[in-house]
Amino acid sequence: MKIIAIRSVPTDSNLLKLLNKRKVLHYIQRKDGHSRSDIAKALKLSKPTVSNIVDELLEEGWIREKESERASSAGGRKPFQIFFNENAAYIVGIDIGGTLVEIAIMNLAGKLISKTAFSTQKHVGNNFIQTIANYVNTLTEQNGLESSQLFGVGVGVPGITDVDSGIVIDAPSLSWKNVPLQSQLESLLSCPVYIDNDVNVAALGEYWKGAGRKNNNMIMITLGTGIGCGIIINGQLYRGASYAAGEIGYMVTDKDAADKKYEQTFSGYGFLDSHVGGPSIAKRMLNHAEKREEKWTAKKVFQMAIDGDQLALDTINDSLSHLSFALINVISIINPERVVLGGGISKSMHHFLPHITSTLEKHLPVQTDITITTVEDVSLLGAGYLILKEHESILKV
Amino acid sequence: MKIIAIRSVPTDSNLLKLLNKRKVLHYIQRKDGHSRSDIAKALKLSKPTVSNIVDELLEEGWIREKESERASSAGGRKPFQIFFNENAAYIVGIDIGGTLVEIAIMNLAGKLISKTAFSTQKHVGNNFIQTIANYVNTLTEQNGLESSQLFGVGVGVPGITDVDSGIVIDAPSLSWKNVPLQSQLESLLSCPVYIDNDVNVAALGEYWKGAGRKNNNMIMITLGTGIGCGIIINGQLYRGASYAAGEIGYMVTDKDAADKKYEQTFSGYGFLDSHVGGPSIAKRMLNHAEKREEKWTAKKVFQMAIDGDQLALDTINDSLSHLSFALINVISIINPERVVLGGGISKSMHHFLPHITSTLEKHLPVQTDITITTVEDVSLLGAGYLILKEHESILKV
DNA sequence: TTACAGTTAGTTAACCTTACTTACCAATCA
DNA sequence: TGATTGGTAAGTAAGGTTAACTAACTGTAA
Repeated sequence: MKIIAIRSVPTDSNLLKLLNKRKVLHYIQRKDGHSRSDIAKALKLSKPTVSNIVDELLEEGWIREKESERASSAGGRKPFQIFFNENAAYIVGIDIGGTLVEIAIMNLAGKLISKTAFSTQKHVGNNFIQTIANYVNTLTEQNGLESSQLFGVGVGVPGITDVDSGIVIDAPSLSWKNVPLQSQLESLLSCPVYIDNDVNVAALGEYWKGAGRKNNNMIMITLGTGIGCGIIINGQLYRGASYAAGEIGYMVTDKDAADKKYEQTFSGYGFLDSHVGGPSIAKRMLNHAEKREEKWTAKKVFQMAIDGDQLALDTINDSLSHLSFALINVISIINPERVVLGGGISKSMHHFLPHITSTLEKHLPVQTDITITTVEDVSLLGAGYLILKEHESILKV
Repeated sequence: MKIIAIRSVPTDSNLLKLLNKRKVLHYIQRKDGHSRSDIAKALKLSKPTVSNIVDELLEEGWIREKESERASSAGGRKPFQIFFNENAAYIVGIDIGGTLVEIAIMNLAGKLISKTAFSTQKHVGNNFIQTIANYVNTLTEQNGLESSQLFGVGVGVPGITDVDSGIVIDAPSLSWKNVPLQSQLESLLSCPVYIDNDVNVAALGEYWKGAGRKNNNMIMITLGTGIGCGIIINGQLYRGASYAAGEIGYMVTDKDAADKKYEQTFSGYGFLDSHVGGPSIAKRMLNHAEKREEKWTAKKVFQMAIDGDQLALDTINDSLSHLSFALINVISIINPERVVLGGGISKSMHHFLPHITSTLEKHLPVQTDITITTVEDVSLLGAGYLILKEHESILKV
């Protein structure tokens, strides 16, 4: 009779190993092509320990090794160079937007492999989550990947999400209330799923691949229908006590206006939303009698302002003035190294950025870099990065 | 000949031990009077491991044990109850204020043992740091303590401090620029010294002993000459990229006023400072011709407003309106569980608090507790807590 | 060309620390 | 006396360390 050993509960004794293993793997990700010896020296681990861990990582496929061409000029054995295997697994990033659901597959280094999309409004309320899962599966197959090669799926959702339970608390544009998106997708896709607010996901993307790459304290402000703000503090997303951190749409930059005129009851829409949001810009143009007939968009107003139309310019300036003071307020509280502006309106903003920064300089003594996002697919990348940030694995960052 | 064993470099193998030891000690701090067995069960450690750690902690004096009176009603051996030794060491908290330097000795549980103070202006610029050290030494002796019993010294400084290097970058009220306070005090007192901004220290005090006790995401706003804000995120002080987080004196709550009238160049004084700071309240009363002759203080204006003076009431209301919108802005960004108001003016504020919270409710959908500090010596306690938070020791929280 | 010293990379062997499991003793209740 | 609970002792496993070793290469001098 064969006695099968019951593996003892993996308690803390494994912790040290995992920590060291993670440390080694992260070092390899950062410094490609170094030897076991280099790693031991840099991480202050003994050579046998590193060798042992490296062997395991090789076995598991996370890394590759290659004999070096040349030894050191001082003599000695040729080292084996060790490289991170960026294609050891693949990540799916999903960005649920108001108009499009975008889905992408990327490798572990965040290199986009393939992308697809479908119309949100056409499918919402009609097996929506199942549709997402189908698109993910199709995309996986089309790229010749097994579902076992998927490391995880990250989703950005336009609404308030309880990240810990994986439930979308409220997403008006999808008519979702308390939808257990994470668990539903997990059972359909049989791989780990993590979800977060779209703004947070965009901030992560910018932190991973964008201007905020090296800024452990950075902020991403998204300008669109409303205004939102993703906060990265000490290299981690900060979500607040009730997942409402960065809801700067509720900010007030004009006491008198807020005291007297503003009597809005909430529907996820605050004072600042109604002063710098895209629709508010369009609406204010409409209110001027002489332009009443036209169908305005924020983009059009921006373009007219750049072209010299005084009314458009006044409108934009007023709106950007509110934005500038909002930035002052955010920066004075958070003191980030960098603020990245993103979202639909941001592309129209380059022309006005100097004006904004000069207002900041007038009111703030601290130096902060303000830039406009340049990253393509920042939300998709950020959604993917969610997996590396949140999923408990050797790759966790 | 006695051979003294050179202890091998404490590498990672000790890490796990330290972690477990810390875990056990924290458990004992939280749950006084439990047995070794209880601890093992609660922390999911084996009984021998806990016994081993407890023995070491007893040896080192951090804990005490006492044989229990009675065993469990189900029978069994009487347990040894284990208690945290709150007097295993003592902490010194120092609050350098504009008028007074306060110094206190407290035990490890934050119970104040003794307190002293001296005039800031009388000693500043004249062996100031040496004077502080002298007062600390005198206080220690007067309480029959050896300097070896001092676990550490925490200092709250009214200015911008580089917490990591221990240098006070700029403290206008002390005329300090780039003063290496930490290293100087350390060499005078020969025990670990940690320094931080006065507002951060107050926030820590409130987090340790005040209303924010159980709020891992809380904010303390201090109202005085200026307005400041200490931020605790995930149970840790957040200081920002350049130690300027929470400098909400620079916030702008009135776009038009800031655009048109406000042309202040900085001297550590921003828009909000000049609208809710104590001196600004006094100054605005002065500007009204009919009251020009009086010598105003913010406290006096508050009292007159409560007593029904219309002019005072208008002044206070305007100022508190700015404060309310500042609170809205802070909360919308940080989404804390609780905001604690402190500082000189806060005591006069109870009467107006309902008005503030009603403004918040009007503009914010999230629920946040707003309270006024009730803790005596909150800054001294916070300064002491700095040691437990920052100093690398078994007690580190 | 060959021998060999010097250097570096990586492995093997012996040992230390720490925590776990199992087994046991101690003390108490009913 | 049996059941139950608190605590200790002995043995084992896991993971890390040092020291010594093998492997492989560079450069120089006979």
